[in-house]
Order: sequence, then C-alpha cells, then structure tokens
Amino acid sequence: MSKFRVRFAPSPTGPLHIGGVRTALYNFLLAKQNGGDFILRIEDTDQARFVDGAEEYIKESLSWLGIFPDEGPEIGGEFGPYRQSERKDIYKPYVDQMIQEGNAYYAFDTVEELDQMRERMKKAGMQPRYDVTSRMSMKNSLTLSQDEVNDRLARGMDYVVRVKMPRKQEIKFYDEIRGYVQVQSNQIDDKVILKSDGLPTYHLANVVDDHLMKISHIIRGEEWLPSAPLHIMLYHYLGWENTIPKMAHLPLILKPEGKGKLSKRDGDRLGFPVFPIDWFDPENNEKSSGYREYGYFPEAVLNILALLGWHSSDNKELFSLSELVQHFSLKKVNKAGARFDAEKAKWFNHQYLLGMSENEILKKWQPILKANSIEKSEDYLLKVIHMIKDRVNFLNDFLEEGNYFFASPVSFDPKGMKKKWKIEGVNFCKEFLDNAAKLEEFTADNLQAVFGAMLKEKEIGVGQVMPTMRLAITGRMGGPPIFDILSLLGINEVQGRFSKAIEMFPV
RNA sequence: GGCCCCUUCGUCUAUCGGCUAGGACGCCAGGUUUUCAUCCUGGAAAGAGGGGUUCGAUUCCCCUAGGGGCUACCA
Repeated sequence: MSKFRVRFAPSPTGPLHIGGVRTALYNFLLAKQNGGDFILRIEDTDQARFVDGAEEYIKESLSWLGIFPDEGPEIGGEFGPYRQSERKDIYKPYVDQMIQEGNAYYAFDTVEELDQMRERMKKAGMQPRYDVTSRMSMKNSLTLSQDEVNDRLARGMDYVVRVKMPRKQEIKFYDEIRGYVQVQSNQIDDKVILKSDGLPTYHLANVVDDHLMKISHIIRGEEWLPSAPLHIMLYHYLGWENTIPKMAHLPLILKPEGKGKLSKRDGDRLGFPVFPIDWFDPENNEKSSGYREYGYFPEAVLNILALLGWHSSDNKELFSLSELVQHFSLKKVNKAGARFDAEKAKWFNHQYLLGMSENEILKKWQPILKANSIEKSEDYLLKVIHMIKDRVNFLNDFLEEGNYFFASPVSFDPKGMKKKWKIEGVNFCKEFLDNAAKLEEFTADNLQAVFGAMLKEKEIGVGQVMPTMRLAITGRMGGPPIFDILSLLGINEVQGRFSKAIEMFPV
C-alpha cells in the first residue's frame, strides 16, 4: 500500500475563496487521518492571469487556519519544485513522448482560424470543437507534411500541442464520492496540453505532477469532473494507467440566494466574507473582506466549512480540527452543492466564543483594544467580557456592544427616551444615586438593595425607573444587569453621566 | 445547444427497504431576566412529479422537471 499523499493545487490568480479553503481542508483532514502527506502545489502556468501577492495570500490564509502543508514552495520536500512555473522543463519530455507515440500532435492554427472553424461547425449544426471531426481540416501535424511541420518548427513559428482523443472509446472511472462516471471519448475535444509559450496547460501539468509527486488521492472541486476523463486518457497515454490516483470531486458551494456558485462578489454584497482573510486587489486596491478581519475565529471557520458538504451521522456539529481529522470521511461527503448560510456561520462563531474562557477572550481582544487606544485594567476588561459575551457573535462586536463601558453614551434610544424619560423616574434615580453615594461599597448587591428598598417605600413599579437609569448611563434599553454596570463604572462616573443626561434632556 | 453531475423542512443535513421522516441554524410561542442577550420548554416547517421493482419505498430502476458544472493556447 503506497503512502497516502494528497495535494491542494490552487492557481495564484487572485484570492483563495472559501470553496478553495474547504478543498484544502478536506485534503488536509484525509492526509492527517491516514498518516499521509499534504502537499501545497502552486499551479501558475497561466502567466496572463498571474496576480501579484496571490501566492502569499494563499499561504497566509492556510496558516491562519492551521492547515500546514508537509511539502510546498519554501517548505520544500523531495518532490520539488512545487511551483509549476519552475517545473517547465519537466513536462517537455512527456509531451514529446506523446507526440512520438501518436497520441498528441502539433497544431499551428491561429486564433482567427480557430474562430472560423467554430463558426463553420456551428453553421453545419455540429458541436464547435477541435476534435476527431474537425482536426483533419486544420493546420496541424496530422494534416501538414512532415517537411512542412519540421520547417515551421525550425522557423520558430508558434504552435501548441494537442492530445489526440480516440474516436470511439468508453472512458470510465470511479469517483470516491459519486461512484462510476462514464463518458464517450468523442465527447471530449483535442485539448491543448502545451501552450505556445512553452508552458503546459492545467491538464498536462496536473497529471504529470500528480504522478511524479506520487499523489494517491485527487480531491478537488466538482468543476473538474468534466475533465477527469481527459486526465484518465493522459494517464493511459503516458503509461501510468496502473497508478492513477483515486479521485473525489467535491460538491460546490453555492450562493446563499439566487443562482450559481458562490462568487467573489457575493460576500460584500450579502454581508458575509467569501475569503479567509482581507484581500486588496493590486489593480485597483479594492478590498474584499475576510473572515479573519470580520472577527471569525479560525476554528469556527474550519468548522463551518467542514459542515458545508459533509455531516456526521451522529448529528454532532461542533468539531475541533483534531476531531475533524478523527471523524471526517469522504464517503459521507454529499453529492449536491451546498448553499452558504451566513446566519449559521455566525452561530458557529458564537459557539466558539462561548466555549472560550474569559481570559482567552481577553487575550484575543487585546489587539483590537490597542488599535482603538483603549486602556483599562485587566480586571475591568474581564468584567466587561463577562457581561456582554452572550450578546455578541464576534470579538469585533465587543466595543460596539459595550461602548458605554468606555465612554459616555453619545446617542440615546429615542423610543426609550420618549417612553421612559419622565420626571418621576428621573427624580427617583437622582435620589437613588444620592443614597448610593453614601454606600461604603459600591457593589451590585448593595445597589440592588438600596434600589429595592426605595421601590418598596415609594410604591413605584420597577419598570418605571429602571429603564430611566439604564438610558442615562448606557443610552440603551437593553443590556446586562444595570447594577453590575453601575458598580463597574463607579459612583463618580455614574453621577457624572446622570447629570449630563439631565442637562441634555431636561424634564 | 451538447456532455457530465445532482435533487429530504427556507438553509445545512440524518436515514445504508419497515418512518409517527431525526438533528442544527433561522422563525414563532411560552418560561427565566428590570430589559436585551444567553439558557430552558414547546411549535410550524421536507422526501420535485410520474411510472415501475417489492409484502412494503425517502431509500433500488426508468422517464420528466428543476438545479449545478463544463464546453479557452484559464485554472
């Protein structure tokens, strides 16, 4: 039994989106589950679409999530290099081999000629394809004389190399998720495998590298399912039919609403990230937001993505990375595409927040506090966390949700003010604060006792005065227990805020 | 258009022929709470349609419909 080896092979044409991250995750999980290797391979054979910084982005995203490759660019490994642009010379012999054996051929057609061919075929009611039905009417080494071909090659004319697909053959392969898939070879065109710039296309590079890198399982998105038969043909042509990796094509992640698969623009349009971390387009410096900056925990993102297309039979939904490694199974991966559910994603993050100790939360919150130049004692901050963690989903929400812990309120709930800012309530609160000031200890319990006694004495309903207090101090109608807030803020601050509120809203 | 893949509550999904179809998010109601949130209890909510096979189909097969992907010298 050969070693379990999988690869994640993104192309650096832009930011990696969460569909890609999920593919990486599934690969990683299987590798770790089977004591195998997880390889990162950069598929940068398309120079035209290459985007600066994309590779760095991919690496940073994966490492933020804790998905560490065993082999890859920089890390190295015995099957390098791991960047296809650096493997250019490796592919050539395989191309030559296929040409020599009659399984591939040179093609000299220009873009215009290709367009014309497609037009012609369309008009004739045929599928517009460079294939068995059309190849003999094109300029290639099958139709040109040997001398002509040699001459063109010698003169350095542009050419591509195409696979020669068999006329009529059934190509069948087993997909670990979908079962057997069958396609007729005449449905596949003579794909370009070597481009005129001398670099291979995805199909060839992929097959050669997977073979050379001893990949045992190809786990990739469903968008590759249609080209899998072509890859199978290539394995046969190269004489590698006995070591074809096992294949699994993952269902796609779909838009939360409407049609189609999740796209780069959906995120900011629908209010949830589609990228792991912030991405700045180098062309226009436009930002696409990421989970990290949005405030998601990496553990939560992993959990969310794992459950998008895979589910445990026992209905367990909260999984740590190591638990995922333990429980994950390709056989339990769904076949149908999954719509992304932003609400559930938030819920997951909240679960991870609640599962953390308050000290842990504080540690993760510190950088945000620092960025906002907020300086409070650890004790103070821990109390704030304790009071509001149930009310927020993200670390980033703490400052907004608990803004009154760091500054006097600047806005006051208008509805609340209209209903609860009345002379009786205000007077009651004023008197309450006078009494509170005499307390030896300004604790929540003491405050509550004083407040309760006053309510009894004056026979006033709690609903008439409590909201008044809350409004003056926090500007809001809801929040943590008011006496806890008062106690934390301290008598001076509370009295200051109350006087200010009266000034702003005389009764 | 052609080819391939897919189809259980609004969403993510469980079920490997016996189902009063289970769970989670969200939603609604009630309880807890001064309030909001958390938490607890309860509720509404699904097998695309039509044929088969079978004692019995959500589960197996076929057709239709719908959804998705691919159809580049992009991956």
